[in-house]
Amino acid sequence: MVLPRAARTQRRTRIQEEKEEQILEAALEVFATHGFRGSTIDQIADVAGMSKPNLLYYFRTKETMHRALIDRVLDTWLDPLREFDAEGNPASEIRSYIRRKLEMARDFPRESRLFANEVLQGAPHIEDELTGPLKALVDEKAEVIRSWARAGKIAKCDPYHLIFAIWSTTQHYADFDVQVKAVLGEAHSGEGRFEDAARFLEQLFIGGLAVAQEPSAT
Amino acid sequence: MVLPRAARTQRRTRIQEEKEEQILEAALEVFATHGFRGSTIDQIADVAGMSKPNLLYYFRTKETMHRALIDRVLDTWLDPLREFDAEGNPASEIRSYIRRKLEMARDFPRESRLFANEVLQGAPHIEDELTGPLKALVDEKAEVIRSWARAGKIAKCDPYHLIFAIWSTTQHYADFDVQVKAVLGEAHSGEGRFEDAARFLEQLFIGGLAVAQEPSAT
DNA sequence: TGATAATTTGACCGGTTGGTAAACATTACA
DNA sequence: TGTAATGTTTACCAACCGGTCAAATTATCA
Repeated sequence: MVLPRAARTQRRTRIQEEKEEQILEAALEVFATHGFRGSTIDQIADVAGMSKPNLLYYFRTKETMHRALIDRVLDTWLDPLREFDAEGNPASEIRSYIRRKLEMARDFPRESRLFANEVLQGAPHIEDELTGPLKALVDEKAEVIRSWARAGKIAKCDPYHLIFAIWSTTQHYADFDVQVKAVLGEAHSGEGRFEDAARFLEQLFIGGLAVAQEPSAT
Repeated sequence: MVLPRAARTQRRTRIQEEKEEQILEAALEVFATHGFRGSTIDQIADVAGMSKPNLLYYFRTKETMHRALIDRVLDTWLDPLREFDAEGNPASEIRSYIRRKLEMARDFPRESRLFANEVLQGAPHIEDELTGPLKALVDEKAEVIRSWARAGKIAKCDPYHLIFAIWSTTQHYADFDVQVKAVLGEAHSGEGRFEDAARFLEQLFIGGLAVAQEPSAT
């Protein structure tokens, strides 16, 4: 009997496990560099090292494949923000959030570009994720930041724009990698790049959020 | 005689002027939202309000059209950085650079997305512009920033990463507009959004670059 | 081992894509 | 006004795209 391909009615096969993994890996590679519309199934199949009909046996449509990829990657992608701890020391929480985001930009640039492509092109496939889980998480953390500001632990500032600033500056190194490389040239573009970026961003955010020196003595 | 279409051997006609304008406007709209590969000539022709063969009479290929668009837009896009003045007051130069970039993100989001799409997908069509004119301009301005730091007018910092940070934070509001809107919700997403962003970024960069308080008195 | 289910493949299909050819329409200008 | 150059359209093409189908192959396990 020809069951609906890769049907979840039965337990998943070892082969299913492996092939779906291969496909999603290839899909990440391709979708991240060409966006959804710019990517072709043939291309993904090629990278995955299998024939197009074979790939379509596991994911019936391009959309299905894209969705599966998004679902798998989104959680990981939000982890750094989730770790943001209300109980911690504000300065060091912000510092390590920047670190984590920068590490993700360095170690998982494809994931970053996957989302960047999506959002840039109007987020036609992930709108629900943005207004749902993402917004909820950001709202929660924004409240934490606001409370720190109220307690005088960091400067008063708009928490949402702070989060946007951390996102944009860190993800820049993944999304705009070729530009960064082109501008820095061979000189600064080696290993030290991320270290330099980390140092600068730390200086920027910690300095920018330091509570203004009050005239009163310490 | 059927000259090579829109040949530049003769002076350009009024009609050529108008139609090419129409086409580039439409091309900007389409390329900015779907990237090069994701855009179709039919779509652009449709937005431009003309038939596909008619469009192809003015630009023989999709590549030609894209290149013409890039050439036209790049100069404008770099203007804010060009205005960056070595003779001015550092803090207010940085402040107004941020302003200008933010205004461009607000007023010309399509131009921003056009480049974002290109760079994100590996800059296959604009590599020369990045390593050429862009790098040259950035190198020049980086030197200015470095000299300010040496003179003790702003904190010592990596000028390249500073420029990247200004680019990314400001362009974020154009490129990731849907995400910003999704997260901010209806509440903060009206007119005031850019004002809030400007205020925050000013605070961040001016604070972050303030020369550290030396133990010596003022 | 054999039967049954799971997987893979090649051939194919209708629609879209970038682009062309040639006829037709319009403009500019002597 | 006539005619040559410019501009526009219809019909078309080959390649590509997302996806199907049925046949062939391979894995599973009683």
